[in-house]
Amino acid sequence: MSRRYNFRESEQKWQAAWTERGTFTVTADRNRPKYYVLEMFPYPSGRIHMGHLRCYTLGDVVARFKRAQGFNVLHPMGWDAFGLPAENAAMEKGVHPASWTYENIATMRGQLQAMGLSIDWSREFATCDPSYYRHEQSMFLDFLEKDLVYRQDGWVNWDPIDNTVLANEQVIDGKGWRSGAPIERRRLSQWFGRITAFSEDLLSALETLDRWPAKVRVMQENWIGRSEGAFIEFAFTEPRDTNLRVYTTRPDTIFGASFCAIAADHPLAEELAAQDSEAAAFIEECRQLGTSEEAVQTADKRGYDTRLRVKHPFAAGVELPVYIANFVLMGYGTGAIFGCPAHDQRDLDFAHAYDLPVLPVVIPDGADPKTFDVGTEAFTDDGKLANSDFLDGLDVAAGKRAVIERLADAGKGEGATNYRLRDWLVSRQRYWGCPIPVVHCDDCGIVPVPKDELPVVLPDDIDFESPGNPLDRHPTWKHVDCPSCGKPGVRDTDTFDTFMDSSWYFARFCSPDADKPVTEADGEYWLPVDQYIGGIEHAILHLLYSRFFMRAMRDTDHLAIDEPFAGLFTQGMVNHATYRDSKGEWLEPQRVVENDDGSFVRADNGDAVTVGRIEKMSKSKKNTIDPTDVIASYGADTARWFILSDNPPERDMEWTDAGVQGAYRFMNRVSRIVLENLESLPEPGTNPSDAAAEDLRCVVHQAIADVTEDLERFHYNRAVARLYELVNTVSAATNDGNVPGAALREALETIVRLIGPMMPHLAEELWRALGQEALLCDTAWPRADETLLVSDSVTLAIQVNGKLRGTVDIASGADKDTAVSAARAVQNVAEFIGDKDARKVIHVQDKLVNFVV
RNA sequence: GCGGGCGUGGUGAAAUUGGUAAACACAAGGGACUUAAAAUCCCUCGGCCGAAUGGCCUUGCCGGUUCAAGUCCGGCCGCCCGCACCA
Repeated sequence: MSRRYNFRESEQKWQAAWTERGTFTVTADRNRPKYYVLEMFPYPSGRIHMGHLRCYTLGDVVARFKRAQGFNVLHPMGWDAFGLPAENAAMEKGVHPASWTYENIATMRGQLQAMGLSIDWSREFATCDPSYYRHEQSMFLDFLEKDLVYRQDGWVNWDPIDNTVLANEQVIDGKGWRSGAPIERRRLSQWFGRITAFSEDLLSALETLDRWPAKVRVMQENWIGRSEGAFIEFAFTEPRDTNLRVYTTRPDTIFGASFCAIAADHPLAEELAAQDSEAAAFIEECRQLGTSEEAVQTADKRGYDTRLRVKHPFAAGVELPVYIANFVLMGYGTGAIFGCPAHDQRDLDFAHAYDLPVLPVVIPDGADPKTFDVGTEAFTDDGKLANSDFLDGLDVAAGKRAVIERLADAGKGEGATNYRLRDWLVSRQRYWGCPIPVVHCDDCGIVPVPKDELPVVLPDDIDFESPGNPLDRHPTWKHVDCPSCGKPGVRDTDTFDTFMDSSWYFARFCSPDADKPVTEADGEYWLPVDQYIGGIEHAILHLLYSRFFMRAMRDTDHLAIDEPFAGLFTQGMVNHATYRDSKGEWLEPQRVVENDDGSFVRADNGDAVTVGRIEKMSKSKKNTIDPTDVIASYGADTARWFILSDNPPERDMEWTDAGVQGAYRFMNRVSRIVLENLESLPEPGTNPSDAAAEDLRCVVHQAIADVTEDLERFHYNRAVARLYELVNTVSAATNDGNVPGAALREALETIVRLIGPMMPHLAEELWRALGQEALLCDTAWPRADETLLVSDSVTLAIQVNGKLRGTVDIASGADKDTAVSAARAVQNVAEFIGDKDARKVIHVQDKLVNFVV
């Protein structure tokens, strides 16, 4: 007589038990191996969503599994708490960003705790706590001293909706990554992180990150964008202060040069614009064009002839026109190029538009240098150099080397490695962020706030009535005396990009209460993070910034660690079907019902509903399911099990009600199979060895081996399948009866222990029901008995000419002769072979026999 | 354009180094139990042929290597993701 498993009661009970005992509270212990599991911490937007549920479930499986394996597991949680939504809420609802944020944190903390995560909550913090950001300010000052951050005037990305500058990484297809507004170019003085100081290191160290997805490594590699080439100095025909410095990856084509071009934002272009209204108009036109994909693809190559001329570095008497061109970018190389139309498609298009010479200097093998004509398609392959003076006859690679040598000798340039990566713009014109701890003084310039005066705390009394930065118009906050000379100065009223906050939080978790960012002892014990888990959307931004920050911390003597995340797992999104009514309005899934004929209608009025694509859950499409509702109706274990069972965790999954119900049925089934058999079990610890139970025991131990490997390799959907199989097998065995009690106990205990990381509450409940006194959480992971993993017999596949014709069970390890004669004896096989002689017999030990006739 | 990934039943998916394709689950259909429902249990479930042991076909398409190909190679087709006037 068994009661239905009461998940509500059980989940609360065990969560309370773990909290009460401090089960997941950890301290550094040099005598034990550590394992640091971290999921990307959430932004406290209001409520948790399915993406959170998936991410934290995955991380919790890792944490609990590693814990059972004997590791000292650090599994903390915190809040990425600064950011624009808090300010928007302040403007829309009149609540203070701080109270909005902390209220959301309280709500979301409760939701996460209902999931039964094995978190050490004693380490929790929010990045908007002054006790956190004071250390960020302190490290910023350290970086400033080492020239790892700097302030510079220049063209930056301006988001006109969010009223702030953005880093290059936050401009997607010419638009602000959050607001979607077309980005404008503005000339401003801003703070930058000198990430380019580590370009080569960040690139080459990617090779060491062998537990990162290849895709993420490739994305970072492309973003860093290393290229080999040369800088070349072109002297102007009329004397000027500076030469025209260009970057090229094809110095070998220098004799094919027919023009130079500079970007509209190039300092020379700006200088010209001051005297030449036509130039100014063209520059303005270029800026209007924008940088969206569409604009770039459809735009013609256009230029403005500055009437300036430069001298060819090698060909005496050859002069090249200098254009301002719309296809040259200030953000790459030097913002200036030389154009060689024959061997670059853009240069060729430009040459055709402006009637410039096209001189081929790389000739394909077999072509005649005198007659070779590129037509409308630039020739970019390797070939032999021609029409190129001292380069004639060389191939491209040798040509590059020769030109670079000559340039250097003549003082007209040098070989160079160039990176696409730009420095990280870290200041934002926003209130809800970490204040930048410097004072601007007319006499002393930029003066750091003395460390003993940190933190520079945000003022609470702010007004969001008008647009712009509330810190800037605060009546008193920014007015302070210069820490250096004592005269009136002004605080920097910008705050940090919130990616600064998230670039080192993983280190702070190691010593959350220390009076420095992180202590050496804690940092060096726990770091790097052994397994980091999060969405692929941070492949560049957060993951690259954190790698930079770790290096900057190393160079300012905070920690002797380079890479923050030794292992990275990127989980897929949670999708759901979308629905629209007859007017095209989106409908929540709860408002839609399916008819028997498979059509969908509105639940309230029966109107027809169109089923749309299965898409990422989003508020705008109304296809979200609240995890808390699922936990309330079916339990956290059900939600966790479903999210693990559906498909591989790196892939996108579809959330379905049917899937949830399947998981719920399984949870109850496991409960039943244990509780209904309790009476026939001997005491815990009884020796399960019993010849009569050998088959069952083999299955049980094979399951231990398989599930262990699957959990190790993030194959959670397979681990789930293995457990279904095990439960099916044990269930069939108990129905047949005659299972020795000790072996049955072993089987049931194994099921409970293996589901522990995935359905921790149920497992804890059943473990206790099985008469165990310790918590399952404190119980070691089961070990497979090797002797039970090798079975006595195997099923051999028998093929004739490579086609399966039968199978035969024989003793494992049987030799070829035995296997072949057993195979021949199978009737169907014998018929296919007939009276022919096998030309060849392939035997694969314990796998198959193939007769080739 | 460049780079990366993927393509297997009605669906999500399994398939160590090439070695019995479709494990496991969902959905569907049938049955048992029940006054009924829920819950639970049992059976069927890639296609075609066959009463059946079984046979033929089947992993996007075409070709190749091999005793043997979902897996390796070449060429197509389709989808997804990232970057993109990068000199």
